[in-house]
Amino acid sequence: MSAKGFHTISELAKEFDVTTRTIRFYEEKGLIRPLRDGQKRLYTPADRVRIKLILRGKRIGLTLAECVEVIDMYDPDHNNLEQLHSLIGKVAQRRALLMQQKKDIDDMLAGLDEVQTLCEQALARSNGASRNPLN
Amino acid sequence: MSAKGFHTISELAKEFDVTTRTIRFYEEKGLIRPLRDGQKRLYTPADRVRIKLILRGKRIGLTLAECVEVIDMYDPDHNNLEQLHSLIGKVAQRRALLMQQKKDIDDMLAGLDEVQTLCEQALARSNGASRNPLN
DNA sequence: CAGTAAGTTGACGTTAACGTAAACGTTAAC
DNA sequence: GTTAACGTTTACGTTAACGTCAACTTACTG
Repeated sequence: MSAKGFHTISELAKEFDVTTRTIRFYEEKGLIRPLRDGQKRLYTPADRVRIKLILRGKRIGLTLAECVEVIDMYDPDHNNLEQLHSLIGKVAQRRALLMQQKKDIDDMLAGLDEVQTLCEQALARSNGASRNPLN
Repeated sequence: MSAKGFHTISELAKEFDVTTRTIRFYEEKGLIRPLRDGQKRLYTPADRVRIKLILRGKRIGLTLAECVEVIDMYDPDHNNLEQLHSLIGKVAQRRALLMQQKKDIDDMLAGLDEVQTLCEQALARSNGASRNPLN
């Protein structure tokens, strides 16, 4: 980490295993707003966290727009009471989506268990056939 | 369901809330192979299940290619022992990915909990302020 | 038999999320 | 002083997953 707690773009790219192009692209889309030292971008720890959250969202299939939605929920910007109920509603919706995704994942994991069992049985049979002295 | 256990394309489109274009697209890409009655497509229950699996995969952010990968694991086509170990390996990899996704989801759910709590506290304060006789 | 509802095959359009390449500045090392 | 290593902007290319016509056939229905 460069002095004074800032990160360079390539540091973050390496840490998160993305290209610098990707990080600049997120900025183009307004997902992050790094400081500047002349031309060069300086990333604060907060920027770093935002990138982390973006990538986490992407891993479960969120679009960048959806990532922003979620990240914005953390943001103390929606603090006008008018939109506070709205935010609670969005949280509830997002929670429902996530629960559905968890169920989908659990279903797939169960499927994988079956597949693995079948594989192992098939292997056991073929091993047994070749090693079994009765053959 | 049309007689003899077949489904029409629009039945399935309605059931899964996708367009018929989507279903034909999946066929174009080789994800399903419905029978034909002349021109018209007839979908077996097995086709239906495949579509269901595709959409489940998509909900957790899999690409169509990845959906196929997963579905193919169920398929008793990889039964040659040569590829059986390979399949077991793939199952393990996919399992790892799914576990990571579950963790990501749990993290986000925890985040949502925080956000919701903050919202509710903010609401409670503002409600309290307007109802509190001490004001 | 005209209308309409559901099906078909092209074929081109669109959006998201970057990749890739060109052309250039700046700093540190040898 | 020049050669890397790292950074910058601008801009066009690409892939996936459909959307959106258009132009047509088939099947019932009043």
